[in-house]
Amino acid sequence: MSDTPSAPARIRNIAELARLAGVSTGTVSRALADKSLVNKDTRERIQALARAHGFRPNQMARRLRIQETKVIGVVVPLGHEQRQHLSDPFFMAILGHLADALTENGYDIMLSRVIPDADDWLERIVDSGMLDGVLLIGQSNQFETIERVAQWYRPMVVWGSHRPGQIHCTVGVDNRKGGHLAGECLIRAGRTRLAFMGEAVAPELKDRYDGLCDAAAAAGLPPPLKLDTHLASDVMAEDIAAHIHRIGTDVDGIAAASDLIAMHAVRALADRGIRVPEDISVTGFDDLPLAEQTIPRLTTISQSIAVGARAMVSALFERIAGNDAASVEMAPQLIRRDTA
Amino acid sequence: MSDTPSAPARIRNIAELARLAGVSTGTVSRALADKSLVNKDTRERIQALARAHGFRPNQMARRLRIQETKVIGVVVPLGHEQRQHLSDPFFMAILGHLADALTENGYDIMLSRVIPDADDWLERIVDSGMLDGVLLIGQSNQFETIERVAQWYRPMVVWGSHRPGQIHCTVGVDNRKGGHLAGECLIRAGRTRLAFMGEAVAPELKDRYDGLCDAAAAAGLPPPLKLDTHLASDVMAEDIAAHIHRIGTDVDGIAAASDLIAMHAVRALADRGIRVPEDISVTGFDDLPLAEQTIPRLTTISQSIAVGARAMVSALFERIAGNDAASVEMAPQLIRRDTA
DNA sequence: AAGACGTTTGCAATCGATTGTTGCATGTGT
DNA sequence: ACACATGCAACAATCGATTGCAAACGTCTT
Repeated sequence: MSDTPSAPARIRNIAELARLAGVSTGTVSRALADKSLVNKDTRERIQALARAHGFRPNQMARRLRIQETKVIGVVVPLGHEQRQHLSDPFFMAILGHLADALTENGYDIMLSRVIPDADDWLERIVDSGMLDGVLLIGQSNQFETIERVAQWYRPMVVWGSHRPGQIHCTVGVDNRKGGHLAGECLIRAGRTRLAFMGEAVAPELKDRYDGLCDAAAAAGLPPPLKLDTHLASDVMAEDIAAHIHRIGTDVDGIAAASDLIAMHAVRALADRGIRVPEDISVTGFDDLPLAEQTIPRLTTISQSIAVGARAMVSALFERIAGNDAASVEMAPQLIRRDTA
Repeated sequence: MSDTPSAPARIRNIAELARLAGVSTGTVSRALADKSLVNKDTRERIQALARAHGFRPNQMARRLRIQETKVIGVVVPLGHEQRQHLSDPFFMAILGHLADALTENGYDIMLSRVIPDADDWLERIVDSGMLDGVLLIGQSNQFETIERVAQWYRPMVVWGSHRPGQIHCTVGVDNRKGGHLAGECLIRAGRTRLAFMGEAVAPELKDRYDGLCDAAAAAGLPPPLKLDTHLASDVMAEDIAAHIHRIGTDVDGIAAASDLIAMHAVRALADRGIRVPEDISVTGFDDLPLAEQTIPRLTTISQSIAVGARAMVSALFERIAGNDAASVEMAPQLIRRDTA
């Protein structure tokens, strides 16, 4: 009687379990992996023993040996906007879908909110030896860094814009087309004094602005006004309120760079007694689930986030398997609701 | 000339770097850790070499040896609501703040969305050997499981309700009080036919309902109607629309279990031409940043998510350090805006 | 009875780092 | 010139698993 059977001593590693079972560690390892190499009886005996003691092999050690971590890094680079927050609804919506797709495939998720202060931030993540692959949500202003790393690090997929000739694999919508659609929608609504609300540092948003310009040009209108806005939700509200205050009725159509911005804009307009869409038309971008639940419901450009997330994950798996996966550019779609 | 200097061979471990530098692996390890035990010159020489080759030590191996992972698991148990999604704005808001607090302290985040099918889901996470601690967002219907694990696993903090005598450490608001506040607000607005919209399986939400009952009882009103609603955002909208359709004007005050539910309710009421707050009053719960940006702006019960997240993290660090940290119950606050 | 073969199990190397101990040169004091 | 302290780096054990290879055993064939 070596132990109180009612309160079994905690077992810390397979060696202890092996001693308890009177076999070698190798056998325990194989037994717990349910390999047919070990006798069915011993195998089940060891598994029962492990269960009885609540023993589970150390994953860190296993993964070190296996050289495969089953962990994917999901990284949000906040280059141009240090105060932007992970709680941004777009990040979160896409993160939710990524989480679904990854967990379904047996992968865990390591989340990093990175403020790229050191210029090797991405190398540090990619090189940590803890990740089988990396998903970047947004290119921010880190295009060069991403390209540099993509030259030698394959299992990485980025949500964002695809520039001709770029190395890194992106999934995203045709942002320029999206901006164009928004512009057309506003113009069809009879708007002529357009503005873009957002900021054009990240390639994605720049493309949206350019698309809006295309639409304006095609209709013979001057280039839309650019209303720069911080993306951090706390300052965003102030920025937008200030813009609305300043522009008054110089503008009659606002293409917002995101649904969140659009919602804030509608709110700020309401505060000043300006009606949407009667006085001013507003379009969003993203088609977050929320866009349909606001009052008035948001007219917006759909990014089909769920599809995009799946595309990112499957491209990543391709690349992990060693195959090349091309960038995916999805077609944006105008979702006409109440604001434009 | 053994190597092309322009394209240095990739170095995979400290042993290779050691050979390159003509020292032992121990010295390299200490040099990279910047320990004074190795001569300043050699130290800098090795560091320069590492930098030149873009070498970074394997974290998996390091952490295995150190027995400290600097990773915290953030887990959302979806016990009662399999289809609830990570993109739930409340999860995401709190996750954002947790991410801030944890990354500031040098910890990474491992995200798990768990559908507790196997009853040892929490043991599996806690025991993986990959985590220094665990934060649970919500108790779901897993109270017993959490208690069981908390008996032997210390570094765990849970967002949720505190029941007298419970072992696991929670941070949260006094949900019953919150429900009470919501009830009082509705009653002060002259509402007498109250309803609770949500579902009372998770302890947090049950408490909110009980608090609402308290307020009703104190005002001599019958117990509020219970309108069960799925928490998965896709079905939630339908559920709510159905409820609104069914109750018509039998109800004149709705206390929603969350801001998201409240927003959907306001939307569904608007669809049926019922005005908020003229015809029906609605209160939310959480005070998400969005609640202030809706039209009409949401009257809600504040959870001060940011403060709560900080409290969770600091309690967790206490427990990692081996100290006991007591549960925290914050006072909810009524935020009066436009819907009640 | 010897050899061939199949089934189980043990041994020991390995993944890539960290760190206590030991040993070898120096330098210092007398 | 000898004893002793000091600084620096090498050696080897360790973290906790996995896995190729070899050995032990029993069974079957000839």
